Amino acid sequence: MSTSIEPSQLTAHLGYWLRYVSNAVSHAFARKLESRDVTVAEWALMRQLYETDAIAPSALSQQMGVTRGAVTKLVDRLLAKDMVVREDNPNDARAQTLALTPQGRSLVPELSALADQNDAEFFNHLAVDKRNHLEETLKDIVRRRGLTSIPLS
Amino acid sequence: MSTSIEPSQLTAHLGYWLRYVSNAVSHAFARKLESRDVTVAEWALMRQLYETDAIAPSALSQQMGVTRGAVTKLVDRLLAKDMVVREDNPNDARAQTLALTPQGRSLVPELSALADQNDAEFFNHLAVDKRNHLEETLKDIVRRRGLTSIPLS
DNA sequence: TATTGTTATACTCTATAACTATA
DNA sequence: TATAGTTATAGAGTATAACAATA
Repeated sequence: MSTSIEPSQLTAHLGYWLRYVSNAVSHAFARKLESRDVTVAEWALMRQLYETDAIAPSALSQQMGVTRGAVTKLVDRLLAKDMVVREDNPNDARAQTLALTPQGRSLVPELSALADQNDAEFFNHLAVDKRNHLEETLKDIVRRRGLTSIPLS
Repeated sequence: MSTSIEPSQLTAHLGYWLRYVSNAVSHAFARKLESRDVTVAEWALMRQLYETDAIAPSALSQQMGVTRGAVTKLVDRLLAKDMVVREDNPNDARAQTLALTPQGRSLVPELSALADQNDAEFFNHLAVDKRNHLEETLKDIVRRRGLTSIPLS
C-alpha cells in the first residue's frame, strides 16, 4: 500500500517517521502544558512517580530511560515548584527516595487530561483497532529495550 | 491485553509511549551517525533533499515540519561539511534552492544503511504485519498533520 | 572497589521574534 | 504589505565524565 509519502525504498525508515510524529505530538503537548508551568520531561517524571511513589532516583532514571544526572536536574526543577519531595534514605546514606507532594499528586490528573486532549488531536482520526495496535506495538518495543542501548550511565 | 507496563488508566497516553520509544531510537541512531559526522536532524534534511532535489528552504521547512530558522541552521552546518549547496533563484532574488552535493548524495545510501540497522535493532522483533501497521499508522498521522499545530513560523 | 547522587560542561534541536532584502 | 531567508536569543532535553560521600 504505497503512497505519495513514500517516494523511495531507500528512505523508508520507521525511526524517521517515529521521530517526525513524536516531535509534532510533543511540541503540541508542550504548548498545552505551558498553562500549568510544566514541561514535557517534567510531566514524564511526575507520571512515573504517580505510579511508583516513592522511588529512588536511580530506579526512576532506569524506568524513564535517561541518566541519573538528567533525573537530578528535573527533580531540582520540580522541587522548586513544590511538586516533589526528596528524602534521605535512613538505611543508606547515599540513597534517596522521591515522591510527589500532595500538590504534585493532585496536578497529575489535570496534566493527564491535557495529554488525553493532545492524544485526541493526533490519534482520534485513527480507527480504534489501529490506535490500540499502535499502543501495543510501542509498549512491546519498550519491553524489549533491554536488548538495545539506552543510556543509563 | 493489559500488562505490567500499564498500571493505571490515568496514565496510558500514546504520546507518552511515542516519545519514549522515539527518544530511544533516535539516541541509538545518533550514536551510529557519529561515525559519519552527521546528526539526526541533518540526516532528516538530507533524506528529504535526496527525494526532492532541488527545493526552496521554505518548502523544505514545511515538509520537515520545522521553522525556516531551523532549516537555515541545519543547512549552514551541512554547507560547512560540503553536503549541500545553496543557490540563488534567478527569478526571485529573495529565494534560494537547496540541493545535495555529489558527496552528500553519495552519503545518503550509507546513512540509510545505518538507519536500516538501527530500525532492525528496535523493530525486528515485531511481526512483519505489526511493523507494517506501525509504519502505515505513523504515515497516516503525518498526512493529517495539517489539522494540528506544527510550527511553520 | 562499587554505588548513589551531583555537578560541570557541552551539545543538539528547536522555537520566537525581530530583521533585511526583495517582491 | 507580504514573502524569503537570516539572525539573535533562549530554553528544553539530554549526554558524558569527573566527583564526593558512602557502602
